[in-house]
Amino acid sequence: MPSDGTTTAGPSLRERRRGAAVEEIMAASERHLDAHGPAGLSLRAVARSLGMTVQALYHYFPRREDLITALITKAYGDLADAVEAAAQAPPDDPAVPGLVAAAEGFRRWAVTHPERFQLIYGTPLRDYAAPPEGETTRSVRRMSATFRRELLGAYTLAQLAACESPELSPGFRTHLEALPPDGLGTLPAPAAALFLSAWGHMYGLVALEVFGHTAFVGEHQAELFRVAMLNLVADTTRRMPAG
Amino acid sequence: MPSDGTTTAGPSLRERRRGAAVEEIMAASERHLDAHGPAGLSLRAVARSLGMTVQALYHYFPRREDLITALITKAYGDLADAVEAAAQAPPDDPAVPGLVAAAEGFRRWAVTHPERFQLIYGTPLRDYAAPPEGETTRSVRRMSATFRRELLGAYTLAQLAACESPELSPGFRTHLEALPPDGLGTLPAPAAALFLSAWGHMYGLVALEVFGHTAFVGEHQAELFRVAMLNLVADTTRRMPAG
DNA sequence: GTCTATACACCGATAGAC
DNA sequence: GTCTATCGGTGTATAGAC
Repeated sequence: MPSDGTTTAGPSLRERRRGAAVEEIMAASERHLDAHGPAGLSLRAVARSLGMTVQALYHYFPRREDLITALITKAYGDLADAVEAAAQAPPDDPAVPGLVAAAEGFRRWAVTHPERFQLIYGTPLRDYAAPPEGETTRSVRRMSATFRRELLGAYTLAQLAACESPELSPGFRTHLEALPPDGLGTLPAPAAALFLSAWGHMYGLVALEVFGHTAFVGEHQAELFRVAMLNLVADTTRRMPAG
Repeated sequence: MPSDGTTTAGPSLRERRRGAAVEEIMAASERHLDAHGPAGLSLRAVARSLGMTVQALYHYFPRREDLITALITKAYGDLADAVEAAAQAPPDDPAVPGLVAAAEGFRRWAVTHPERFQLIYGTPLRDYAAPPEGETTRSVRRMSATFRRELLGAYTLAQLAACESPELSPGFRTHLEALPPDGLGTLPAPAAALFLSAWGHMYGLVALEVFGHTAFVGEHQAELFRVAMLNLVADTTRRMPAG
């Protein structure tokens, strides 16, 4: 223990300098990511844009994978923030359901940061394995919880359990209900399946747009997305029994 | 015109040898693609696995992009074939709608050939621009036509035009109805929007699975997909007025 | 602890000899 | 048509200066 209180009061000077350097590297990396895509993320180029050599950068991120991990973690966090903010913001049109607002927050972040979206929701990086149970997982659950609240929060567990849906196999039911309780575990199985289907629906439309597969829709992508999400909410509502 | 009839009767010996070499290179490239992913597709490694040097390979595919184009074109064709075959095959369960069969053909091809699926439906390759109006476009339209037939083929144009859906803006309506007639152009605007939404729904579930974002579903991915597609068909049916 | 310097193996691509 | 040689790029590793 040092005699002065710096270590208990906060990070030391060296730690602060290091943190500042890490932030600077992250910012430059995101700039490089936005410009050249996930595959083109080059340590050398990032270092060059910061006026340092590769090895200086290697001191903060020993492997390329570590820098990617940091970028992925930040992207997941930013995306969850965007979705939460969109869900909580007062809607410009009160007729727009909360889920549509949250989904549009998701889409807006994706089309605004297409490269970062591709980094986390595009082709998985080949040699990269996400650290288990990290901050990333927490961000995913945070976003998932927002969507779940907006889509299913108005229904009772009894309603959710009785929602109209094809019969699930016993194995599938028990598997779904054995999922971690901070995730989908507390949902009745049919509602969990409905939720996963809705998640795939929303993700699919955004991914198609960001990946350029619906370019022929032109400037009406936002309207197509809103219509689809409105229908999704309506279809989900219709599948719930009266409370 | 040469005096012998070889050019009219078929490809010359040299052309056939060249074609055989191209096919051999393609096969080796697909093996390499399956093993190392789209990003890891290396001309040198392909050449090495064929016992030749890179430059010999460069003679058949002057740029890496040309080889990728060939692989993408083949993947789109194979996928369209798989979807068509699944839609035409006699269903094992007659209660399964044709759209579900076609969608399951799509999913089966994707999970069987995840790397090829990523090649065409994952993060777009950075420096790659698809040749406009090529065989790829034709394969996409072939697959799209199959899905459209299975999802909407049973309804009249009047039904499709009157399907239950939020009002579309006039600009969006005219844009949708001005699309090429061999694609979505002949569909009434609300039905086209519904179809695009359904396409995004199906694609999203498959992409999430192939990209590893629904790994927690475990061995029940196929069941989740089928339930979602059955619900999709039911919801679509419900949006159509009685004929 | 932080930086510079150098090296290795791989990649796509090009030029030119046979 | 296939080869050798070469260029500039990459991620990664080690040695050593301050």
